[in-house]
Amino acid sequence: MEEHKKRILLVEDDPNFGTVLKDYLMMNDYEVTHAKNGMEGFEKFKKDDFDLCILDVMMPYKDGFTLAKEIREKNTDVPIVFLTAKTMKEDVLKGYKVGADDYLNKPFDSEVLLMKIKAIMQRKATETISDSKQFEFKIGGFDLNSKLRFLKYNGGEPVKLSPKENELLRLLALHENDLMPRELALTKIWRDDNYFTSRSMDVYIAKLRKYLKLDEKVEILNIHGEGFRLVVNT
Amino acid sequence: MEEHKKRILLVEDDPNFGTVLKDYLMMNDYEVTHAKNGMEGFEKFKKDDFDLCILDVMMPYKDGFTLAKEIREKNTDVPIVFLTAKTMKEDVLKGYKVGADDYLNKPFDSEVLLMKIKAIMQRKATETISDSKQFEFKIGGFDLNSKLRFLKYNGGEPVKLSPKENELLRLLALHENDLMPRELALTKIWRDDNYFTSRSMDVYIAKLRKYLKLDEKVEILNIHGEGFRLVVNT
DNA sequence: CATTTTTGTTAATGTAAGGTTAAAAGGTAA
DNA sequence: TTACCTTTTAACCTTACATTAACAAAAATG
Repeated sequence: MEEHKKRILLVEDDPNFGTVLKDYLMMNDYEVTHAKNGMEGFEKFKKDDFDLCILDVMMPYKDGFTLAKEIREKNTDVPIVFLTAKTMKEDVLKGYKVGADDYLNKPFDSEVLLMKIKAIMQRKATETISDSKQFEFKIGGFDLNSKLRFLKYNGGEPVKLSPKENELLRLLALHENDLMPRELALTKIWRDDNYFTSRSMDVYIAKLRKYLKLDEKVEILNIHGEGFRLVVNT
Repeated sequence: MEEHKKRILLVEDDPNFGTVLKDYLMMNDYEVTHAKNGMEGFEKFKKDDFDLCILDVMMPYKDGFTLAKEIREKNTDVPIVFLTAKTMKEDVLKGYKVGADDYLNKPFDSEVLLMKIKAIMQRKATETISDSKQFEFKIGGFDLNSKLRFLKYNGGEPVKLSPKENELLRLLALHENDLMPRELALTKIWRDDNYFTSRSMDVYIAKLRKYLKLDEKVEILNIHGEGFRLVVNT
């Protein structure tokens, strides 16, 4: 049934604890890559695709949060779980801000960890499978390559898109002809839903509309109070 | 900005703690329904749509897990967060088995709770509900798409509907040829039943009638003192 | 049949959301 | 540092929406 074993990136500087945890996870049928610090963790992250990252918060050179931020820049979807020595409110809050999926206090029960991992994987499984892999879109006369961040009209010169322009257009394309809820874009792209991020998004919608003017069949419609709709008229 | 405040069902038997928590959540712009025990909790759950359930584990008559199971039978999607007095491994495992989304140990920091709630809501926001065709209605010669909020007559140009127009027409369509009690619409759509909301509803009925004039087989009839009836004559 | 209650309809009003442009603020690399 | 690119914030304007008021008509009441 499963394509491959789930891959976990474990970044933990304590060699004893790290090894024990790695072995335990491997016994439970996960493929584990163990990095001993934040730098190494990021290197390994870039080299491979992981289904989950488990990051120790307290590490020399580069702490878990900084690493998480770097990871988030590369990948907005991969679940991140933090390990922390004790419940520190600041840590927890900071973690959620960076986009943590869960939190574990050391020492923790290994069975609990497994349950949490399972729960998180399940959650992710339901979040539209194709979602992360898709990066080439046809939008009327346009070709969007969201990996290289460019938009081409009828094979002409590609226009370079900024990261935000790109992600927003990609989300719209993913929901072509359908509603792309405002909230969805804000939480997916901006990781926050407030007045200012919302206005910022409107600014980007305006930019995208300008790009898309080349093809009058393509338009971004607003559904008041709900979100936007990228439609391609035939 | 938001169509409506996020609704939380809080089931907590300790009156002091429950009230404080409710007030705190309400201060943070959530709409909170407080049930004092599992039975009441389930009743209220059935009556309304909630965006999140916060359940105390230890309760007389019906504990949080049992309640969670019942809720899951009705609704597989709504996020559930458990409150428990202390970290008990069995509880945590049991909770995740029942499909908990998160776990909180009492006493907990209220800011942490807020962050968790936010995180959970965000997660849910991304799980595009899209699938079901529950949004499309045929009303005589009309097609109502209540997700994209438009009404089309015989495949012509779609007319945009406002949120209230849309919800009202959808409710009528749901009860096609049958009585749609006034009170029902008011509590479902306006979440309040008084003179003014009632008049407001009449205004919307008038608007809908104007749209529906295109097909003389379709009409909205009033049943004096009772409600309205959307009929499609053959 | 006079009176009250409910409903039909249109218009006016106030507020919130969205469109657009420009300036400010952040960030990064030369 | 400058220069450049991206993102956010601000400002101003337009449109969309919901509510309320006002008055007319219909239905119920007694």
